[in-house]
Amino acid sequence: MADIFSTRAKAIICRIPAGMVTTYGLVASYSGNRSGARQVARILYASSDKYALPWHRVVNRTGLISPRASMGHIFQKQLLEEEGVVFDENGRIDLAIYLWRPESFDQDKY
DNA sequence: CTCGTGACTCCCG
DNA sequence: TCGGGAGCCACGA
Repeated sequence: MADIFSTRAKAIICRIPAGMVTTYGLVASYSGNRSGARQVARILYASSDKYALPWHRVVNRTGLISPRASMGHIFQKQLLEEEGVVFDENGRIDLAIYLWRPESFDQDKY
Protein backbone atom coordinates (compact mmCIF):
# COMPACT_ATOMS: atom_id res chain seq x y z
CA MET A 1 0.00 0.00 0.00
CA ALA A 2 1.33 3.38 -0.92
CA ASP A 3 -0.44 5.34 1.78
CA ILE A 4 1.14 3.41 4.57
CA PHE A 5 1.09 6.45 6.72
CA SER A 6 -2.63 7.05 6.78
CA THR A 7 -3.35 3.33 6.69
CA ARG A 8 -1.07 2.62 9.59
CA ALA A 9 -2.30 5.57 11.53
CA LYS A 10 -5.87 4.46 11.18
CA ALA A 11 -4.98 0.86 11.99
CA ILE A 12 -3.21 1.96 15.15
CA ILE A 13 -5.94 4.28 16.28
CA CYS A 14 -8.44 1.56 15.63
CA ARG A 15 -6.56 -0.75 17.98
CA ILE A 16 -6.43 1.58 20.92
CA PRO A 17 -8.19 -0.28 23.72
CA ALA A 18 -11.06 1.42 25.49
CA GLY A 19 -9.91 3.25 28.57
CA MET A 20 -6.52 3.90 27.01
CA VAL A 21 -5.07 6.84 25.15
CA THR A 22 -2.12 7.55 22.91
CA THR A 23 -0.42 10.56 21.44
CA TYR A 24 -0.22 11.97 17.95
CA GLY A 25 3.53 11.86 17.89
CA LEU A 26 3.60 8.25 18.96
CA VAL A 27 1.19 7.16 16.28
CA ALA A 28 3.06 9.23 13.73
CA SER A 29 6.34 7.71 14.82
CA TYR A 30 5.03 4.19 14.40
CA SER A 31 3.48 5.15 11.10
CA GLY A 32 6.86 5.95 9.71
CA ASN A 33 7.17 9.65 10.33
CA ARG A 34 8.09 11.12 13.65
CA SER A 35 7.19 14.56 12.39
CA GLY A 36 3.84 13.51 11.08
CA ALA A 37 1.92 14.28 14.21
CA ARG A 38 -0.06 16.89 12.38
CA GLN A 39 -0.95 14.53 9.61
CA VAL A 40 -2.16 12.04 12.15
CA ALA A 41 -4.44 14.64 13.59
CA ARG A 42 -5.70 15.55 10.16
CA ILE A 43 -6.20 11.96 9.06
CA LEU A 44 -7.97 11.25 12.29
CA TYR A 45 -10.34 14.08 11.91
CA ALA A 46 -11.00 13.41 8.27
CA SER A 47 -11.35 9.67 8.71
CA SER A 48 -13.16 9.58 12.00
CA ASP A 49 -16.10 11.07 10.23
CA LYS A 50 -16.22 8.25 7.72
CA TYR A 51 -14.57 5.37 9.53
CA ALA A 52 -15.77 6.10 13.03
CA LEU A 53 -12.31 6.06 14.51
CA PRO A 54 -11.91 6.68 18.26
CA TRP A 55 -10.24 10.04 17.80
CA HIS A 56 -11.11 10.90 21.36
CA ARG A 57 -8.49 8.43 22.54
CA VAL A 58 -5.76 10.50 20.99
CA VAL A 59 -4.33 13.39 22.94
CA ASN A 60 -1.26 15.56 22.66
CA ARG A 61 2.12 14.79 24.16
CA THR A 62 1.32 16.38 27.52
CA GLY A 63 -1.73 14.23 28.07
CA LEU A 64 -3.89 17.27 27.63
CA ILE A 65 -6.73 17.19 25.15
CA SER A 66 -6.19 19.58 22.31
CA PRO A 67 -8.96 22.17 22.27
CA ARG A 68 -9.86 21.92 18.61
CA ALA A 69 -13.32 23.29 19.19
CA SER A 70 -14.98 25.29 21.90
CA MET A 71 -16.77 22.24 23.25
CA GLY A 72 -14.91 19.53 21.42
CA HIS A 73 -12.47 18.69 24.15
CA ILE A 74 -15.23 18.68 26.71
CA PHE A 75 -17.10 16.04 24.79
CA GLN A 76 -13.90 14.11 24.30
CA LYS A 77 -13.15 14.23 28.01
CA GLN A 78 -16.60 12.94 28.76
CA LEU A 79 -16.22 9.97 26.43
CA LEU A 80 -12.91 9.02 27.97
CA GLU A 81 -14.26 9.28 31.49
CA GLU A 82 -17.00 6.86 30.55
CA GLU A 83 -14.35 4.45 29.41
CA GLY A 84 -12.69 4.64 32.77
CA VAL A 85 -10.01 7.22 32.14
CA VAL A 86 -9.41 9.49 35.08
CA PHE A 87 -8.42 13.10 34.66
CA ASP A 88 -6.65 15.19 37.25
CA GLU A 89 -7.95 18.53 38.42
CA ASN A 90 -6.33 20.19 35.44
CA GLY A 91 -8.23 18.04 32.99
CA ARG A 92 -5.06 16.21 32.14
CA ILE A 93 -4.69 12.47 31.61
CA ASP A 94 -2.03 10.62 33.54
CA LEU A 95 -0.05 9.17 30.67
CA ALA A 96 2.00 7.10 33.08
CA ILE A 97 -1.13 5.04 33.58
CA TYR A 98 -3.27 5.41 30.47
CA LEU A 99 -0.71 5.82 27.72
CA TRP A 100 -1.05 2.99 25.23
CA ARG A 101 1.79 2.32 22.86
CA PRO A 102 1.45 0.96 19.32
CA GLU A 103 4.29 -1.41 20.16
CA SER A 104 1.87 -3.11 22.50
CA PHE A 105 0.11 -4.63 19.56
CA ASP A 106 1.40 -6.74 16.72
CA GLN A 107 2.58 -4.01 14.46
CA ASP A 108 3.86 -6.54 11.93
CA LYS A 109 4.10 -4.21 9.00
CA TYR A 110 0.57 -4.21 7.86
C1' DC B 1 -4.23 19.82 -10.93
C1' DT B 2 -2.70 23.53 -7.42
C1' DC B 3 -3.06 25.91 -3.06
C1' DG B 4 -3.96 26.56 1.76
C1' DT B 5 -4.38 24.78 6.21
C1' DG B 6 -3.48 22.48 10.48
C1' DA B 7 -6.72 18.19 16.58
C1' DC B 8 1.62 18.40 16.91
C1' DT B 9 6.41 18.15 18.34
C1' DC B 10 11.13 19.20 18.82
C1' DC B 11 15.01 22.32 18.88
C1' DC B 12 17.27 26.60 19.65
C1' DG B 13 17.79 31.45 21.43
C1' DT C 1 12.70 29.03 32.85
C1' DC C 2 9.97 30.33 29.00
C1' DG C 3 8.80 31.55 24.12
C1' DG C 4 9.05 31.32 19.23
C1' DG C 5 10.13 29.13 14.81
C1' DA C 6 10.66 25.37 11.60
C1' DG C 7 9.52 20.81 9.78
C1' DC C 8 6.54 17.46 8.18
C1' DC C 9 2.63 15.76 4.68
C1' DA C 10 -2.39 14.29 3.93
C1' DC C 11 -7.00 16.09 3.08
C1' DG C 12 -10.51 19.27 1.25
C1' DA C 13 -11.94 22.94 -1.80
